[in-house]
Amino acid sequence: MRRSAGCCPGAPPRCRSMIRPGVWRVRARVERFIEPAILLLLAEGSTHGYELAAALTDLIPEGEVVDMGNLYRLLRGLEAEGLVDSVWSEEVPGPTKRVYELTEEGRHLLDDWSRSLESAYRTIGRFLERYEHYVRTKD
Amino acid sequence: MRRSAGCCPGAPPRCRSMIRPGVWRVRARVERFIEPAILLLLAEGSTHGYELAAALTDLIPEGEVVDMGNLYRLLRGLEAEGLVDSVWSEEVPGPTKRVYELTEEGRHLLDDWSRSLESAYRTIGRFLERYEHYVRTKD
DNA sequence: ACATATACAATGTATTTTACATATATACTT
DNA sequence: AAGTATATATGTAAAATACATTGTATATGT
Repeated sequence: MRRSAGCCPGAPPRCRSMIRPGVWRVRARVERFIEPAILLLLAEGSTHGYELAAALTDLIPEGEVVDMGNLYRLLRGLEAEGLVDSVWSEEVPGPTKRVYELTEEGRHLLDDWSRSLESAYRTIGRFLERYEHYVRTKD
Repeated sequence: MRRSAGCCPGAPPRCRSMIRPGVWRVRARVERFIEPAILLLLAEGSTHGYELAAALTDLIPEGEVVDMGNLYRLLRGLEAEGLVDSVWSEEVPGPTKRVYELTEEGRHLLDDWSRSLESAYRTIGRFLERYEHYVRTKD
């Protein structure tokens, strides 16, 4: 029997936690943001999952870390959709890497993600402006 | 037995769908964005769920609609957390309304959401700048 | 030679969020 | 009397995420 508001009533959602009374740690995050981030990095140059994770730290929010498990799963998913291609590379030393490359399809998706992110950017901007206006004009 | 990439391999995620080959409808959305939107509107003035839904159209992305079911559920959740208070109002004609009011706790959460949204705003901005740089400098 | 650390890839699963469907009751209009 | 708008609410499947765990190859220190 599941509760509408979570496992226990009054439990905070996963995007925030109370660090002390009246002060919250909130994480406003764009759903699936790592996908356009991957597409952009692969557009800049082919690479493999592990290296991608390192490069992603420049694009994801400060302090966040890349979940390797989900990253690999996502990459295989993108490949199943034909948005990226991969080959095993044994040329370089170390464990064999699966090197990913963006397809034409993937390149188009990157463009569409960017347009959508522009829209989200404006939506957040609208909120922030209205919030600041509220703060200025209250009392 | 569940597939890693979803119910059927190669199926697109819920945030995008292909409208024709090479062209996607992508929805970049902030997780739980409706929560800070509700808090801001209630900070501007107490109101009830149905009216809130109308006011929310100014804050949520263009073309999106408010899911009433989830809105009411979310409001009850916020109340269980002590972020909003509610009273039944039968003063006006029509079905009785549950009028919500922001608490001090809720006001603090609004401030923390805003700070987090500023951070998300910058994260998206970084992505867009880097994307535009890539577009300018490719080939 | 051996232990340990790191690079690299992948799977398993519970929880949370969201989309969508459905239920209920009142008031107003025609 | 029927239809529409107002108003609140629950049920549920699918998707996204966090977190845990597994497996293997290579490099490094002793």
